[in-house]
Amino acid sequence: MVERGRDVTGRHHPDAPGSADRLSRDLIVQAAISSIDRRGAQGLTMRGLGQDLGVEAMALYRYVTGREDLLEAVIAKLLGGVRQSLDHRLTESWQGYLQALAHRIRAIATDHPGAFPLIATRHPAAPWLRPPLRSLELVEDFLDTLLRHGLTEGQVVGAYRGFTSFLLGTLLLEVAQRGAESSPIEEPLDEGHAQIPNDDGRLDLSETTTILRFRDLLSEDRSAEEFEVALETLLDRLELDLSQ
Amino acid sequence: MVERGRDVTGRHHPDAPGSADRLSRDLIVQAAISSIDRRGAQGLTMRGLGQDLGVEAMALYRYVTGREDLLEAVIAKLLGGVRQSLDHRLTESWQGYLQALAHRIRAIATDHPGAFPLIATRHPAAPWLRPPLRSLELVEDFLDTLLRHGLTEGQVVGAYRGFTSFLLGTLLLEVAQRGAESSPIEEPLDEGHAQIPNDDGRLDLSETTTILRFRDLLSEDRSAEEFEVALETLLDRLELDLSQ
DNA sequence: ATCGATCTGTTTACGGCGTAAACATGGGGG
DNA sequence: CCCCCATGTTTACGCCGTAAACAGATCGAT
Repeated sequence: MVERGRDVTGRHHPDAPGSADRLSRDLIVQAAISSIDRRGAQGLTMRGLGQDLGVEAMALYRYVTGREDLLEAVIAKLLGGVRQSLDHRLTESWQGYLQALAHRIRAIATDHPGAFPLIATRHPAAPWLRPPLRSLELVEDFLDTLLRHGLTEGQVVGAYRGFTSFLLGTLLLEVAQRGAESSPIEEPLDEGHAQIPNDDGRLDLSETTTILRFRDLLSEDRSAEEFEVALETLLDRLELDLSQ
Repeated sequence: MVERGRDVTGRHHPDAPGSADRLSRDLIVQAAISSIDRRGAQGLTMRGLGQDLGVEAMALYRYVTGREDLLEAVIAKLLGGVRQSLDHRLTESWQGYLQALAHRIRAIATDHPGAFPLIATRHPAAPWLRPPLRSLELVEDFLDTLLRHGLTEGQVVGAYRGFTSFLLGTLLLEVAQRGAESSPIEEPLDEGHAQIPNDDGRLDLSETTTILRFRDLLSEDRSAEEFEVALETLLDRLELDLSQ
């Protein structure tokens, strides 16, 4: 088996102090994110990840209890910086807070389209952890902030439910659409090595004249503007609920 | 290996005319849905499915080109009856049409919580097929119906985007929540056979006082009512867009 | 009735996966 | 100096999807 160090210059000197020559949980998680960005979540493999890091797969198990744990760590890392980046910003109003939070989550989704379905659809650890806000501290901050701005408990949970539902729907569709237009063929990195799905490799549009008419219109990607509009609508609705 | 026929009475006589003794694509898809309902989509295995049907795994490949094709067929079957069940009903208004469609899709989600994430998150075949409306004829019908009721093209695509986003967000969260409350432990049927994810098998709520306060409130499952309210809100918004 | 073709399901096999367990090894504190 | 522990490797097991060769039943044409 060919040597595959993590970089070409990577000697084996015990010195080279800050060098990333040693494995660590954080390094592994980082590499996992990078792998997911390149090959999707399904394409993340313990063996492959080990290879990326110049190490046998089993070495990873010193830092991670298994693939599940790794995926959970990926989610945690992606969501980790969010709260920090929100502190003391436009959070003078709860509207500003929700705006900033929504944009940060959307940034995660667009930066890591392969990872977002993970955040969105993995089994939540508890009923009160609603994707894509799969982080205790994030949810805690969310509830705290809205309470601090004078919303009642009922209004807070209403906002929480509406906000998560909005994020989940729009962002999942956005990353799906981006994926679809970038790779119109069935993604080649399926599990196993199957071939074209069925008798019709290409969709048959001969009977769907209306879809044909709307084809270009539907294929347009106005995700950014739509996100803003939908977010504004949501905030308006919440304000309305609040005032009555 | 013990014989596992598809039913206790299933002999091997060449007669017994109408008996489901023979494999068929539809029978396989049906069994796949049942398996997904019981063990989730990840738990669906060609070998296991064969066993359910009293047959070797490879027998399935006469009717299905592979696992991917089977999953796509599952989606198609679940979405298949929808359009039929909508014809000539409350579709005198486009609002009634959207209401009926939304409820039918929600019924699919609640009847097959393990299958819905499939419908929701599998790579769409085209940018104009937005989950969970992953069916050509359904989308065609959607566009046609709204056009027939006098909406402009722009209004139709706006409604399409808003409607799909709404369904995706609310229903995905609903099935996730149901799954979470029914099995608070990490689902036991992971791939492989890993053990408890990390150092904390149970979430540590010691620092999240607000979440603790909201715990019961957030765990309440008001999905049905919330769905109705959100759907009504969406329709109101669409009507507003229409009138101006 | 016979015979081939065709249709259906089985057997066998391959490569890849996650991961348990035993093993190697090298650097640091007694 | 030596042992021990942390780190990474080897080996192995049981799963998975599926390609390919095979076997047997069924059935139409003769």
